[in-house]
Amino acid sequence: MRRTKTNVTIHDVAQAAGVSVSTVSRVLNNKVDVAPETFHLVQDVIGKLGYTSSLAARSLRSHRTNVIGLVLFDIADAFSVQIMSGVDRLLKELNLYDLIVYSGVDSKRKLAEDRERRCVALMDNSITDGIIVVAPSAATFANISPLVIIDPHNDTPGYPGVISENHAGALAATQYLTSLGHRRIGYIGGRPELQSSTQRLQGYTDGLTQVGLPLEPDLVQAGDYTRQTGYLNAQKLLGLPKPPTAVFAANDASALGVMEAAREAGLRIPEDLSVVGFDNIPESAYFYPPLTTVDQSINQMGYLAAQLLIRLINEGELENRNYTLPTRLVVRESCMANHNNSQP
Amino acid sequence: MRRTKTNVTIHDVAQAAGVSVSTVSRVLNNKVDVAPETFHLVQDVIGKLGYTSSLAARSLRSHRTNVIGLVLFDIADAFSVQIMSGVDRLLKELNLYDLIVYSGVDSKRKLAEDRERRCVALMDNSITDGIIVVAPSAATFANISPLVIIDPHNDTPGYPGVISENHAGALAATQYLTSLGHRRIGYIGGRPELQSSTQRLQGYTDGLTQVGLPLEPDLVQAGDYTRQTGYLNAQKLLGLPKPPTAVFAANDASALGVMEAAREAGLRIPEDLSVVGFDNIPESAYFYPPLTTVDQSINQMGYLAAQLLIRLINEGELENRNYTLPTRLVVRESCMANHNNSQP
DNA sequence: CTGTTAGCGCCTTCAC
DNA sequence: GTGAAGGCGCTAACAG
Repeated sequence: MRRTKTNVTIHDVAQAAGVSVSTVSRVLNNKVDVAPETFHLVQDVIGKLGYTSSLAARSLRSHRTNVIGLVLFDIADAFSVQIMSGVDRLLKELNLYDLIVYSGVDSKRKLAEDRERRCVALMDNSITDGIIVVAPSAATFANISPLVIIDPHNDTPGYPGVISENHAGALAATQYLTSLGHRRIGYIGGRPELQSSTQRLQGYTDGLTQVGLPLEPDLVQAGDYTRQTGYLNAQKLLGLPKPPTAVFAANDASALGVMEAAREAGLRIPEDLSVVGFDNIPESAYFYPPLTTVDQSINQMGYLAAQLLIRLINEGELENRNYTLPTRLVVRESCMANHNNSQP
Repeated sequence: MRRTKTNVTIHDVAQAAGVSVSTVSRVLNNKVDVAPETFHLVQDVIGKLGYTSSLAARSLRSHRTNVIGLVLFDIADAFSVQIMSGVDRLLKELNLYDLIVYSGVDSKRKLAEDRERRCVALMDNSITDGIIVVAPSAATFANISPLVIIDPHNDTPGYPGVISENHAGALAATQYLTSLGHRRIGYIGGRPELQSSTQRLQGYTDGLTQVGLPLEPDLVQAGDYTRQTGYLNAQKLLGLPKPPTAVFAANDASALGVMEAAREAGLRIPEDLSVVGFDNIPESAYFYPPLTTVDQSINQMGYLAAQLLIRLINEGELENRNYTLPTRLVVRESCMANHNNSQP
């Protein structure tokens, strides 16, 4: 890159202030043992020259940057956004760390894994004191610095993680639907490699079992937590010879896809089809109709993960277990009692 | 930070492969002039040791990181998300740069400015080859590396920028409302320091003038592009002795706030109040009712800004002007002809 | 084709 | 209280 003006370095500051480089460094780091007048003099010069120390150099030397990294599967996803915002919230409270977000979305599983690993490698032991990875496609990372995972991979045992009461939430949603009299309840899954997805499916299954309903393979569609896939698989569900009267989607984005597919098929929600989501992303309250969903405090997950990470950074040790956050059913207007169906 | 395992460096790789450090470096950077066998040997060792080069060190030395930075006013905002996604899209196409996002949201203007400047300083000339700043509170930055601005500050002449046809869009929206017979049209503004905000207000004013309507100060409320403020100021508008029959909000988030305030006041949309937004964020199609709004291809703004930035990085020069993207009215279901009002 | 040398900007001993 | 010297991990000449 062509670079016309050269950056002002600690050296320039030292020269301009007539002191040594190390003195400037001391001032920068608020060390004691600097004469008050020297301190102010240096600060003045720093201000005048508009000097800011180089993250790269600082990091290289001291291995401490006060920056934490966040790796997301898709930066444009509402879930990710809430996580970010929660992490950001803690960091603002602490007012000590800066946040760098790294995006690695890719439709192809394998590419997403590679990208995630690259992100982690790029930050790890370099510009970042620790990393939070959200809903990773990859099970393991070649990391050295502290790492916390939100919504962990099924096969990731080695890191502290933050996860929701997915089973309880999915169970509650399914119970709600059966209590409304629904007997054919479709399910649209999430990314199968994630614990959240596995647990939600189990909650759905158990909810069915509780009222003596069998698990019908036709009614269970795969998914990947995207609206797109929710839409496509809802079409399959609605095209069944005996379509469901309700659909439980593994997250709100999928649920939105379900609603679209239903509307296109000429079905009214909730009169003709009940829909439940999972996540309670802020938008879900503004869907039409407002979506009944399972709330997991996504923002809080980010907040908690950041807390864990910072403990990990400062104390160097932390139990490698999943920290769990509660979920709760939020009833809005996308479900209705089922009348036009068989009572077995 | 306590660090138990020490990181594997280029040195370790060299030693393990029985070559010199510079040879490893050549392999890393795909230089020519490396014997194929040496090349493979080194690559093997790299793989075996799980080595990845340190961004910090690389950056310090070569001033070239292949990372570009994005500074957002609020990372959790739908507009920001679309920008990110657009930037991300170009970078994926190029498959050469990585993206780092930096968030600096703060409700207080002054703090936001400081934070933005800190973000820029942190990345500038250090871990980043160039920076994109979105809707800055600050007018200027102490930057050295290439910088592009999306939705520039009113007083920012010194950088290339990306902006929409805000005036044309706002004019079209206002004309649409007047063509529906509305004569009392409320307006809720955006962040006043931004060009976008200034231009939209002008479009609104001109739209009124075209049909001989005066600008009524009561009908023009300040704003800041947030739902919250949209909500609050819509309440003021609706509480007027002679409330408006339509509200044009400077962005979709504000428009959502307007809808909430209207609903709370017992007004139906569009029967009792027409609402128009600006942005066409994806969610706006799912609002209830679906929002009529002015589309600016936000995603494309990010894409274009990234293109500009990369040209700037590689060619070192670029005209410091605003690159403009078109806008277009998207009619959905939040507006209706005005009957119950005076025909002057 | 490969090794040696010299820093990038900063922080940290260690002297004074 | 302050300066000098060394090195963090890497790349870019320059020799061979």
